[in-house]
Amino acid sequence: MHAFDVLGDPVRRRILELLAAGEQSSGEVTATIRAEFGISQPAVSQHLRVLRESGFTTVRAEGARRLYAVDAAPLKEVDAWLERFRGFWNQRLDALGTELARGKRARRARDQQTTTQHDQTTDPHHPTESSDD
Amino acid sequence: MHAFDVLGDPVRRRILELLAAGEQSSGEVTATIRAEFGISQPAVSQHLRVLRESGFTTVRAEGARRLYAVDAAPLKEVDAWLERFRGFWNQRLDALGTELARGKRARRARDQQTTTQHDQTTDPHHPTESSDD
DNA sequence: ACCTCGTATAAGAATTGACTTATATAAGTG
DNA sequence: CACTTATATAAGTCAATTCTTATACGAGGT
Repeated sequence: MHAFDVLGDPVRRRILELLAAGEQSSGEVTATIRAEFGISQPAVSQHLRVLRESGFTTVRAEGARRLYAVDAAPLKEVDAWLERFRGFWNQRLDALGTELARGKRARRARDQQTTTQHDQTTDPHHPTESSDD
Repeated sequence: MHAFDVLGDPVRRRILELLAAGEQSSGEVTATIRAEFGISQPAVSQHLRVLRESGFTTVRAEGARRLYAVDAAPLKEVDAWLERFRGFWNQRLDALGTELARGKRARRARDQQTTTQHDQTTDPHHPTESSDD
């Protein structure tokens, strides 16, 4: 299972959030998740399994308890993928001046000739940057 | 659909990678994705719809063409979620945890060969997503 | 040994998601 | 207008995911 698939589930994201605060036993995690999501113990256990098998957590035994902790490796991978997009929001807010003043005029001119389109049920027409005056 | 669910699909991740290089028409994206994943035009169009409706892209019309571009907002959101885990790899681990966690990881890596380091997001091949259990 | 607690697994039902083919609609071209 | 190109939507199928209940199993206590 790919890292992003693992993070696609809200229960698993929440479990990771809980573990981010520090190591916790399966039982402790289960209690919180049950309260918050209303799902069964096996359901939580299955999510813990996914997290464990995909490398998001480490586990150690303490008697009958299983203590889970975050293993950052896959998260790091996710972060690395995001890396290439980081410029998109650092630029928007910061280096906006340069990029904007230069290339946007021409672009906006093209934008404006946008005519009425296909029947777009979900309004895909969302101006990228409308306020550059 | 939550941002992480959107990114859970390898085709959508690939589309975003393509758009990261700059605005592209639906047709251009479709050609590349069809070549790399072997799926139909409607399939790609449906992925574009998901990206559009969940805010990952903007679209503008140029004649009959639809030009897609990355909208970083949801990616930023994802990045913000990751924020709380950043300490796990930027800083030193807990004095207590380091040795232990390292040992566990090594053991687990031997026992089950997990291919967590692979970035299959850019893998230009068929969507055989789950090679892991 | 027996019982209970903590946790995991098994098996199956319900849901969701991603594809397919067929078709619709707007725009461009003769 | 008729035809083609670019893209989107509809409807249905199939597979993967996520639950559920029932059960297994190791660890500790009595």
